[in-house]
Amino acid sequence: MRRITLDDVANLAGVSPITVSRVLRKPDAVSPGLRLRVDAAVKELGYVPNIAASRLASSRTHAIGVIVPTLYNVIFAEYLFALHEVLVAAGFQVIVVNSRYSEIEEENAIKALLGQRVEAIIIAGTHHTPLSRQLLAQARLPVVETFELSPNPIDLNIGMSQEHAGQTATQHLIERGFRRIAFLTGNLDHRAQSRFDGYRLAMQEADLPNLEIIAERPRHSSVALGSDLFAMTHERGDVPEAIFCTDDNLALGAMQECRKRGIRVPDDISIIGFHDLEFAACAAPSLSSIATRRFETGKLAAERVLAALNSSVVSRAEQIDLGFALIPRESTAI
Amino acid sequence: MRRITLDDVANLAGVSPITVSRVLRKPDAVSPGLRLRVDAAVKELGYVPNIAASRLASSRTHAIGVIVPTLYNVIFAEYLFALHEVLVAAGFQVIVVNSRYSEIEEENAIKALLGQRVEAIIIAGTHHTPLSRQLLAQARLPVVETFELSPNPIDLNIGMSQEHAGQTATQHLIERGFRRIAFLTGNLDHRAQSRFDGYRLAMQEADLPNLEIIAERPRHSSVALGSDLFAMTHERGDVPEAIFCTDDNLALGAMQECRKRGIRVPDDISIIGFHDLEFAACAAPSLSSIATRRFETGKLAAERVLAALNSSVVSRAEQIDLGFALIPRESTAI
DNA sequence: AACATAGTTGACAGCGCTGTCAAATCGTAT
DNA sequence: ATACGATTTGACAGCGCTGTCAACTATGTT
Repeated sequence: MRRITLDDVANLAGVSPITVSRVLRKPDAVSPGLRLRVDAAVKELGYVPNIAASRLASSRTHAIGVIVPTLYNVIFAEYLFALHEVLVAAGFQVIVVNSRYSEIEEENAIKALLGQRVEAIIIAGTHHTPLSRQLLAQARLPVVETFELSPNPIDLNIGMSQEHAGQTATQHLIERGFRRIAFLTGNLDHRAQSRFDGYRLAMQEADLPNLEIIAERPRHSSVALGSDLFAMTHERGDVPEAIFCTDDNLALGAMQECRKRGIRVPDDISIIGFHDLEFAACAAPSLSSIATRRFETGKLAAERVLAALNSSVVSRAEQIDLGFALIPRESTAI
Repeated sequence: MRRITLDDVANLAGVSPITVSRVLRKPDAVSPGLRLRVDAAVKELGYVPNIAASRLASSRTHAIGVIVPTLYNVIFAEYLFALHEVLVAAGFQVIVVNSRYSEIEEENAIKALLGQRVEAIIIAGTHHTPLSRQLLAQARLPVVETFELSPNPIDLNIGMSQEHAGQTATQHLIERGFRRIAFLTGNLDHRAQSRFDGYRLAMQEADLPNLEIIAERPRHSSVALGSDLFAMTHERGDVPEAIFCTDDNLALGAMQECRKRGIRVPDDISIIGFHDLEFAACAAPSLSSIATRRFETGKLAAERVLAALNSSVVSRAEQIDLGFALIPRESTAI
């Protein structure tokens, strides 16, 4: 049982294959009479065009590659949501690949996407293997690096200074008068590392000692992990005066563990998170955080890609800082 | 500037194109000498094979289509994560399309995936347009419907009874002795509707009146929406004795709004959620919920698809009930 | 030395569609 | 009735790869 092809439809409708192709792609170029006959034949046979053949023949794929480090994180879900909304509406297919926080897997992902002849690549992060950079640069297609600011962008770069954000969160705690301030994280991917750098910079400037609460083996951020890490710290007996969590989930977990252990937030300990996830505002106490712009990042990246694909002008190496915002709430109130 | 093709590599390496193809796909079938020459040429030219051409020529796409109603929900993020883990490891590409809770968009998504000649389709939900069903049934490829149990599965069906789960949650509240029990949701997609049906069934059996807290216009579940809906209810002055929220996010929002308004959980009001998201266990008070198996659903669906693709035997219409579990916690303790 | 066998390599055609340009058709003005 | 341009339709080749099978080479056997 063969698959139905354009020729089958053409035979049934009594027209040439190219006419069928046109009815499907630019119906206005075909007379109403033929169009109706072709449409009927398409429906009767249940014909679905073979996209691989179309891509091969036309050399346009209408596909955009997106690389994220993980799918297991709301941050990237929001970002992907925004990307999809814009790109799918514009008639593009979004091909999502995850690199699982590995630069080697990222390199493979890039190769796979180039093999698909995607028309643009949107990639979270700015740290890549040399070969990855080379492939992206040579590919002669729009590339957008997101979430961070790169010292040397490949093409377009839309993000924010993770380091500055980390520094700002820490300074907020320092200004509140705390001295024993801990940095809490489950892993140190590049963005967490940059926030950590910001933390250390702020602490150094204030002449304060670093306090680190870092999971022994890398684990992805979660409420449960926040609970665990705080519990461990408490049991070791060295509870700090304030904690900067690299993620709101961790912060929520830490707060809940505090309540369990009779430690009051913010009276006994202050906690600030990161990303301003939607529960932060309505947690009790409400959670201070650094608001980041995941949705806007995705939306803007998608829009810029569309603009680049629609204009023949090759615009290079622009950098857009979407910034962040400190949102002080009850969890760090004095 | 032309793209590099197989022929270019073949010329540089001084072999035939087919040999290059073999080096890339089954290196063992080529002598080491040639293999090295070809590898060198590939590297020198930065050759990346054109997947569209490969798919067209071989009629294997190594692509699996996945349809979810939304990307903006952890539930589906977890499910997609599991699908990816299994399928990518097996050498397949996962093509994700979202239907935005619309059966028409789902139909288009199916057409798009069939056009890509995916080798299987994994689709969340069991309600489809007649044409969707027809396309899926005629496509002669493995189809998995997930998350719900279908009265007439197209092919494989992996899910749980949403209605029974809704009934169980409601009965849990009834057994606690409550009479004024509300059902709270932001929208009524098919799964929420089924839970609602289960709620009404339980209430009817206990001869209790329905109480509905449903957003005026459909909104996706979120902590903020839970707060809003509860606040509205409280301001109208008809706060129930217990609430079954169709989602843990809504439940968390409702709980937090209670705290703000000085209503104690579970003393003044009991709340149960759905899905047992990871914060449920460590919320304060901890949140009762119905645990669902998103990860297992994705994993099993992927494994079954792989099994079906590897065996020539056409196994039809199996149904797997992954069940659910009532997790009573503090938020509904007496 | 002649032959069979396994292991390598290559020639060829074709997967299903679309870009290009030529041919046919139509309506309109002369 | 004729000529003209505009519109509609079709023929052809080719996109880049792989399945198939034939041809060749190296190895071992009698």
